[in-house]
Amino acid sequence: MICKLTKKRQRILSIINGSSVPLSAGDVHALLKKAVNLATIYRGLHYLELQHRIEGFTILCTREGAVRYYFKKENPHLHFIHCEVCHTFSPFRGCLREKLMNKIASELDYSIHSHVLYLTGVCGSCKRSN
Amino acid sequence: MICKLTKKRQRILSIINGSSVPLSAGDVHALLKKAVNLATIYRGLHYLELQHRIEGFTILCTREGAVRYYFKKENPHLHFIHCEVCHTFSPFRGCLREKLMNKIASELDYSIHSHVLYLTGVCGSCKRSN
DNA sequence: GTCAATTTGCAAATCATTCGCAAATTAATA
DNA sequence: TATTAATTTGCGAATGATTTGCAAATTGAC
Repeated sequence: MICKLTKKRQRILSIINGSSVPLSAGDVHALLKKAVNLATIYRGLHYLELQHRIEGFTILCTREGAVRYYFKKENPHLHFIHCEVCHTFSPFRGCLREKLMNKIASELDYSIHSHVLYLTGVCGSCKRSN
Repeated sequence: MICKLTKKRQRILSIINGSSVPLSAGDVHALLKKAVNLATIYRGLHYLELQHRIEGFTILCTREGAVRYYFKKENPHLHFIHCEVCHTFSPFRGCLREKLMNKIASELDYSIHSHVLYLTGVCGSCKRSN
């Protein structure tokens, strides 16, 4: 009975892997045209994150409130900056994992499982159209 | 009519500034012995964050769910690592603001307002008591 | 003190997320 | 390919942190 990466979970994974920006459970639901139940999407995203097939972070934004977003796993690690005006995400390169690892190793007796980093600000076009 | 930093908000600020770890609205409420209404604490924390007197991040943890935590503003900037087993936070030094600024400046046309960074892992004593 | 503006307490509402359970699907086996 | 036990799914209801509406209390300016 090892039937874990089911068809529906594969569809969810494809959606995440096909997106250049982080997606919420509701986003995935909409992109799948509601062919998959929302609760199933939540469970699928949990499963995929637990399997380390996707990554996620929870952000509080003025328009959406507190929502968890998921994005594809890449190497080097992706991070995002969120525009406070138009509420879009842009990826940026430059993962700091190694520096963080060194910091922690020298300062604290922890084993690191994940690091969450995102920025907020105002994107170029919102700056200009202000 | 500029009566913004009221006594209750000052009490909230004192609680945050007096803590070495991030606190949720509920934590502040408990520490104030429920002398201040929970809704007032939520509003106070919003106000203080908007005034850049405190900082915050929203984290999803297996025990508490998605909760927003607030912590004191320091220079250099504080960040935290969260133990997935005992659910405590530990501060660590080594803010990456400057490196991030340089990254963004060279890659994207954004102005950065804030950066959220936290780590998750397992702390030393939980590693050993496993 | 008076007054207009702001803040607070209370209870109800909100909303992303989770959960219970029966039906459907899956994978292993005969 | 039928059987079966385990897992997953859909649906609706529940959860729980956070927000909101409104009347009462507090604030700062005069």
